[in-house]
Amino acid sequence: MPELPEVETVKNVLKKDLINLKIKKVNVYYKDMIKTDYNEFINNLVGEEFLDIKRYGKWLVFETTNYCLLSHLRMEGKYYYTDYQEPEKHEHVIFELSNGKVLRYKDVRKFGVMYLVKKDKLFIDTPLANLGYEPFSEKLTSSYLLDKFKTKRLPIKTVLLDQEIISGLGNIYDDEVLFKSGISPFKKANTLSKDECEKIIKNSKEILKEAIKLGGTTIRSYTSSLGVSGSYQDKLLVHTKKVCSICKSPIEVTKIGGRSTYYCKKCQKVDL
DNA sequence: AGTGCGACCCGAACGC
DNA sequence: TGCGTTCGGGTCGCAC
Repeated sequence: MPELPEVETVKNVLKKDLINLKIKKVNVYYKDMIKTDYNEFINNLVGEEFLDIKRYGKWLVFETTNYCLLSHLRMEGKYYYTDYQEPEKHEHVIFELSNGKVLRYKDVRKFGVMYLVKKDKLFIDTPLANLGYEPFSEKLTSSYLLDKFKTKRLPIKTVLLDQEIISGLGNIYDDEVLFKSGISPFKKANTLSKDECEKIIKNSKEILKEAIKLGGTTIRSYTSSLGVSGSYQDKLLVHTKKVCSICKSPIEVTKIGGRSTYYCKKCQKVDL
């Protein structure tokens, strides 16, 4: 389930392989995942060269000569860079490259999406247009968060998943950040203190940094995915856990905003 | 504007 | 054993 650290890892791995390669042909086997004009997608990339790969929040952006290819892996999207071969089951896009190899996109649940836009339109009318600050951005301050939170009466757990506030946190790291910050996931976002916002920022940075170092988290790996098998799952303190690592009480599992949420009743109280 | 929820998918896990 | 049902994960679109 790629969150920021997983996407960062994919980016770094692909970057080693793809830079300076040209696209010879684009094959799409599941049209619905292309969210911009289909014909432009398969035609306009031909002859383009991969110049750079970037990450914005959980979005992967391939920069080519004239275009930006935006790719969101959602939960199970994976890229494989291999010798030429026919598409396997669940592979929806295959880029044939100038060196005879292929870049293959596989996504069992078909949740991933791709956009193709002109380079200078990357932030105009695209999913990147309203992305919030990255946890690592120096612009992410407690006053920024307090300002964003003041109109939100939803649980902080839900609000931290809002990519327009902080970009990059998903369900797993959300739980980890709140646990480490000693904040109840149920606490209404507009009741958080400046101090609590500081903790969220500090712990987001720490947790994501460590997760990137370890190549991300692999929880339900149906298949091992090239370049995306991390080991941060061994560092998780609350998500998927049965017992609190601090006080040893049982970890609660519940649903908040439709998302499975792990927390410690004793260490994460609503009012401290 | 903020909130709530179904839709999108399909294999694994679960229940009987 | 074999069947049917539920679940999950991020984001969008829609209704209130």
